[in-house]
Amino acid sequence: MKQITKHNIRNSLRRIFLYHGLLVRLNTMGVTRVFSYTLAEGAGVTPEQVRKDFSEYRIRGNRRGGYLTVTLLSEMETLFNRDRISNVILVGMGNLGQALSKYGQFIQRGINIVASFDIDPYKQKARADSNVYPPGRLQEIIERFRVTIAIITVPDISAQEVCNDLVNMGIRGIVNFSPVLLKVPVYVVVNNVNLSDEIESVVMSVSRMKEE
Amino acid sequence: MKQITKHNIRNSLRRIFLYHGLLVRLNTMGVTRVFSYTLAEGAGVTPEQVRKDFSEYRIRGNRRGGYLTVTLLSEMETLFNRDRISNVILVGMGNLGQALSKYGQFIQRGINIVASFDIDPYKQKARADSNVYPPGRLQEIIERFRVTIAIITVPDISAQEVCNDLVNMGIRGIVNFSPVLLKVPVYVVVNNVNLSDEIESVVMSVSRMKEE
DNA sequence: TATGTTTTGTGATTTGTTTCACATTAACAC
DNA sequence: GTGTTAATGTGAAACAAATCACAAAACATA
Repeated sequence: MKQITKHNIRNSLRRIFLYHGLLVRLNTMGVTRVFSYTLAEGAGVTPEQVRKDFSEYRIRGNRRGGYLTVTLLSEMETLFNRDRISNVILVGMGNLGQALSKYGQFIQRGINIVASFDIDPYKQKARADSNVYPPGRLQEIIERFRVTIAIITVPDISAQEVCNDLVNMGIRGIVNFSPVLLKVPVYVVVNNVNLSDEIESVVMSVSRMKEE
Repeated sequence: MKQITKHNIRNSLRRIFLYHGLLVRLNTMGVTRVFSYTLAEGAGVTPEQVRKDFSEYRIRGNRRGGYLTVTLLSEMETLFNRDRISNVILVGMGNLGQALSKYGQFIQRGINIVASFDIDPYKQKARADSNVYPPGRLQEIIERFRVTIAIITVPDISAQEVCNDLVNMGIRGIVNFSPVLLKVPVYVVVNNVNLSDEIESVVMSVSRMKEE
């Protein structure tokens, strides 16, 4: 098989999401100004790390005065392209797919699932109100909504095939919940999320701890 | 607030889960022997990385002969404590909780959700067959099944509180799907999984790529 | 306007992780 | 047996990430 490099997601960016989450909460609590150590404390990192992360993305504060909550939020949100919300599609309406399509957190975070797809005609009919389409309409909807991001929640056997199709139809970012590591061209970003692994790694760490 | 250090999960261990997944598939395909580059190719890493990871966990192969699939699988599975399956509990039966409780991949991987909990009495009744209990019965069930691992899928506001309770009741490993970073004592392992972040980071990487 | 204090911003250093390079070993051919 | 080849296993080197340490800036106060 031809080696296709996966485009990975920067570490510091991951943490900036974390800071953003904290910041949203602080903001609703009426906090107007934060310091690197405020965020560090909440995120479980050092204040230097917070500042380095900001520095890397050209986010700057006020020496002595810290950061204004609203400014910081809007700078992050610009960074996240959150001024306009992100339209994504979801492929595979099994248990996980259905749960994600109803997951309230997403829209609060500017992630809008414009349509879901499944080969099962029953799932298409059963939820006619909830935008579940057959895969045949993928191309049309991707173009209509100018979607570039897809969430894959299909079974492992079909995941790579679905992925290839999506890439051919113009998808440039994929969040993959199926338990296979997808191969994509370099110009496509993939984030492989394996839920079993997430749980197993905790199981393992705990049993190792007991041994020691 | 007192700083409580989070016990993190080793990087190499994460990759070993990946290799394991590949290996299971190769094994069912009838492959009896693998090499470091076989796994490396499938996991998107270098062969040296694979060998280093194995080396770290005292998994050794046969020079020139590579690794026997079944031996490697059983070595990994011993490592994962997979000889006996892991009993876990799930707290919070919202959309995501329900999906996870029905997620077929888990049992295949030796993860057994012995009971689910929710404060909503409707959810307890509605699925009387499916082991949904009120939180009042947590202590009892944790002790009865000797559970040490919990999956948290409650709303963000109650997450830290639920977490504290669980730790007091003897839980030593937590997989947290609520969008807060849980603080736990050093002897507890936490894996914070934020689904919005997983998607957002892809959204962001894609929009950065377009700019360049 | 000068002085002290607080907090940022970032080069320098340390720590951690991945890759390189090659000695070591096992399998096989002859 | 003996030589050749194909793999592992691992110190050393290169690279990446996190922390340290301190200069620069902003503010308060006199």
